[in-house]
Amino acid sequence: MPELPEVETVRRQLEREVVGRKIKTVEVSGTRTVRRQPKKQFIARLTDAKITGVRRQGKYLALNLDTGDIVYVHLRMSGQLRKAAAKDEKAKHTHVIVTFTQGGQLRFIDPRTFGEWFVTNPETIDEDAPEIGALGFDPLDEPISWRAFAQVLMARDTKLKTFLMDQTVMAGIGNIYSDEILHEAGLMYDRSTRSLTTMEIRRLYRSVVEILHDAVKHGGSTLDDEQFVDLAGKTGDYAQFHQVYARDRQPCRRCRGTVTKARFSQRSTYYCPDCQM
DNA sequence: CGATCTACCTGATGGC
DNA sequence: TGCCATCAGGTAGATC
Repeated sequence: MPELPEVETVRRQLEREVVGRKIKTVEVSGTRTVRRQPKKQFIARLTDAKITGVRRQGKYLALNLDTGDIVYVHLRMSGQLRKAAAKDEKAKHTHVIVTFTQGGQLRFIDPRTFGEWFVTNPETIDEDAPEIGALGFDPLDEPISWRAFAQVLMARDTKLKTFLMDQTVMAGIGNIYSDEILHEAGLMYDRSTRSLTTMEIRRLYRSVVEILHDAVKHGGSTLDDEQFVDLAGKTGDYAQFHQVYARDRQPCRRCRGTVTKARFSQRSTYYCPDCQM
């Protein structure tokens, strides 16, 4: 479900809610959420540790512990983090419950069970989770110059949407925001990276930064299925500003065209055939 | 190196 | 009503 703006929205709230708190107990249900290490080990490394910071790397959340360990959380398609009280009823598909010594809980709800939690540390992370080290730059936290972006782009020979969604190039963009960014930039999803002019590259990068920034400002995108909610269960506002995503057969908000839905790499892709070239 | 497909899951939706 | 197919924000791994 969530892409960079949704994960960043949750990160900012976690910073306020869980930093400085000490973990009293951890409950993990099922075998899917904690799957790259024994559940017992995972629980032991979290128990009694204090959370000292919350970072985001692309779509991953990283909770720093005072033990030197780092807890990584990836929401994948349907994961939700929610703040709760011990007495609150347990929602269906609740797979992790972290209870703090001062009271209060952090819960992980994930119907499709693609989401994942694991604990590692800086010494073993490359072995435990090589995909973290392989992540590309973060367009929100570590924006690069458009010239550096042009270098990165020209080093690849692929289609624009594939390029934007490649987490090893730039981390955090998924299916929704790649479509919105390409529309903002006026570029077709299947254009080759090699075909772009200097002007188009600048425009693409400006759109990446602008769209992600705006989406964060509005608390991310909650679609009609209401799957994305923040720590407090609140929806994000950004979907109302979507120009193309899930707007097929509706008029383009920029030109006289009609938003069209296509299939690209087995994913839905939305674009305006009149203002994207 | 890049493209394409499969698999991992549950749930919502639409057609018949 | 029910049954079946299709689709959903992501990513890793196999194969060509």
